[in-house]
Amino acid sequence: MASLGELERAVMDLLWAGQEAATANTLRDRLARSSAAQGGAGHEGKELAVTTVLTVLSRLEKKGLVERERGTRPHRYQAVSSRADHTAELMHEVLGSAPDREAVLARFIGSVSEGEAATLRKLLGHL
Amino acid sequence: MASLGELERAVMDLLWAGQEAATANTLRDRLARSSAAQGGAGHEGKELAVTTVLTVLSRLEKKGLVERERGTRPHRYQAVSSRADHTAELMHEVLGSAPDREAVLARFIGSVSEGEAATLRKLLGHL
DNA sequence: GTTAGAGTTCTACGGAGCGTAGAAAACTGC
DNA sequence: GCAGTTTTCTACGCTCCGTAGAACTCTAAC
Repeated sequence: MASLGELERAVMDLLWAGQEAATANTLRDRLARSSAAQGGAGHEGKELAVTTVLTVLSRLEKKGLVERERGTRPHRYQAVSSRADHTAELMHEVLGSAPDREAVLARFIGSVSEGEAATLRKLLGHL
Repeated sequence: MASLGELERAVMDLLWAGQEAATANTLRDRLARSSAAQGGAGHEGKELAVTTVLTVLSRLEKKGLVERERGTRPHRYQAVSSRADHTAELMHEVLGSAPDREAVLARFIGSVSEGEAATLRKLLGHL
């Protein structure tokens, strides 16, 4: 249960970007604006129905990616974990399904930029 | 275009395990045996139709994961890249979609086993 | 306390991906 | 040419995702 659809990802991006919990309405507006900002041909600034956003949020909640405060009346939604955490976890998931973890890591390291290699060295030094 | 279904993954696993190119029939037999080996309740040793295996192989070919020799009459199929390569590429894909790559790497490294951390250090030393 | 409006849940449809395989076509060896 | 093998075509059911109307549930104001 890892992969997200396009809209699901867009919503998560907004939740990850904003530090505060947001309501469905807020998110709908931001979605319209950010898709307009993307501009480009064929992808106009869509105004989604609020129910659409709510459906997506519910699905994300079921997937464990989003938490909602049920107390306040316009429910407020926020990401369960940061994007970095989530992405790192995803990477572990991908890696985890391999019996040859070391070989995978070798290939992975082999195609990392020099700057990131430096970062990794620093991080590994700390252990 | 990254994720695989259950059967697709099973087929890829066989192709990655065997070093030789294999025919659809061979794969069907191996699938039956390996799913039997998995044993367990509710998951008996299924005998798939060959056409099923062929369909899956075609889809994998379209996804660029599998190559087939069309010359020989029972076509022979093999994985385009090793499992390690493929998995590493997947990891890069996951990582690539993040604007905060360094933060992700930090989290990732943070939850790697000590043995693997050592491997990584060694690999990074080489650069 | 009833009601109007905002918010939420239920239900649903269409498209895509995947497991599954029969029917039909193409090929090979005899 | 023909029979058996192999491949392609077509298709169905299922699940996931985008999308949203219909129906229900609150809350605030009267």
